[in-house]
Amino acid sequence: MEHIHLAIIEDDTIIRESLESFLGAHPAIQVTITADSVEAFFEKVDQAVRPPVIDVLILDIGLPGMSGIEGLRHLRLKYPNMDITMLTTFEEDDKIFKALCSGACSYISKRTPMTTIQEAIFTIHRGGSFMSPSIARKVVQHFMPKARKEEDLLSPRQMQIIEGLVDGLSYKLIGDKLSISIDTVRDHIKHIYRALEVNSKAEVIGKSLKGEI
Amino acid sequence: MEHIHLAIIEDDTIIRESLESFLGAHPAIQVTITADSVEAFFEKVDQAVRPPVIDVLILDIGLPGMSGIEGLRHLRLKYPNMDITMLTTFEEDDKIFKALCSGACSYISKRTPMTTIQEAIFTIHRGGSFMSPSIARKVVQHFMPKARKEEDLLSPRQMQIIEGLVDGLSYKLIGDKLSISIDTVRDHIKHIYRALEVNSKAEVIGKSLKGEI
DNA sequence: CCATGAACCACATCATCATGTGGTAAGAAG
DNA sequence: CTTCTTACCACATGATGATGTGGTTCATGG
Repeated sequence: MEHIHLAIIEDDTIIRESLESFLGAHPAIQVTITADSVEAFFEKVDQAVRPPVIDVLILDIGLPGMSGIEGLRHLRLKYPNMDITMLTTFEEDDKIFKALCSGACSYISKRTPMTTIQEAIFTIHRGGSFMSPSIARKVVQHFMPKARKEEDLLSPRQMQIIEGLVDGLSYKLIGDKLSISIDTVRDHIKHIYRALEVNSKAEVIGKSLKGEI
Repeated sequence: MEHIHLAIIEDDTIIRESLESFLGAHPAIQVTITADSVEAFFEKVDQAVRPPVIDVLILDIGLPGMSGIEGLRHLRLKYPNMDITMLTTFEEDDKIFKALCSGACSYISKRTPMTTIQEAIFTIHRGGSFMSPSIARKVVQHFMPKARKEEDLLSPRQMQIIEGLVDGLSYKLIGDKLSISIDTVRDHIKHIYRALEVNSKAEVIGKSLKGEI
């Protein structure tokens, strides 16, 4: 069986060493590098005779110096194929989403038992993704309809007009596309604004792209 | 310990009965209703003397008649507080996202072992969310940067201007907010348009909301 | 049969936007 | 010291957008 090459960046010495000893004890896992900050990680990597192989990286989110989220971008530049999982105490929405948007593939709470973290490493290496349940819940909530009162508020024709707006078309182009006069387009947009209680193209585009229509 | 009231909608009799007998065998789980289609589910519910309590619903995605995704909306109208988990053989991107957008809180592959499904029920009831690893991976990939060529193309100041545009502010309001002249706002926007190769507010808002900036 | 609402069109007016030209000041990089 | 870049500001012009008023046609449902 192939070894999984694991790296750990975590500033808390106790946690870092626990992870290293527990996970490294598994015959299929080899901890190739550990560091207490992103800066220290790059230093070690750059000083190495040949850069260490890394399949999976465990990255703390609250690090001294460069934060985990900030570090994500730099790490991904150097190791584009590495699977990165965040390890965190806090479950703040914005941090979760910033991390995911910056390329983290998993997000594990620090309250997770070691054996589960170990399973997560294997899951990730298999091309999956492990999310702590409470975090997964926050993620799926971002897909859910927020306050979908504007459900069937708009006619099909109005939806077509909105499509045009979202595509960045001018009133004139929308008119051409739907073979109607520019004044009719204006008319529809007036009604759309009333229905959605907005008063600018920007707001309509925003609502549409956020799935609120 | 409180019972978890479970409902199952699944057309495959073998799978439905396996789920019912295995999950129902757990002392903390009570299967209150099962059906082989969304229509049949509503029929049973409506004919009942008093509507059954349901905490968690396992919903197949490929059903005869009304599909699971279609059924989601109706089910959520009748039971807004019920946690719904999809159960599926297929892992097609669009179905996953449609289900999540329609209000599913979890997504379980049919290849998942019964014991794991059982754990998932408890996780979900605790307010968490269970995603099969391969499905979770697809979900996080939707957050990831696609083809982020416009990476650091824009200065911090330009990003602030874009924030204003996305919020639907006029040039004047953006100027007020950042304490600069409206002409300076215009100037920034000119440069932003060149950098992003667009020529309208709408396109900038679109790119920004799609995470392409 | 009439009210209602969707979709269609026109004309008008003021605000905002897109774009150009031209200029100042400060800091970074050569 | 010069060149670039970023950020700042002004003036000008034509295009586009926001909003109002007024009107027609057609289908739907009390």
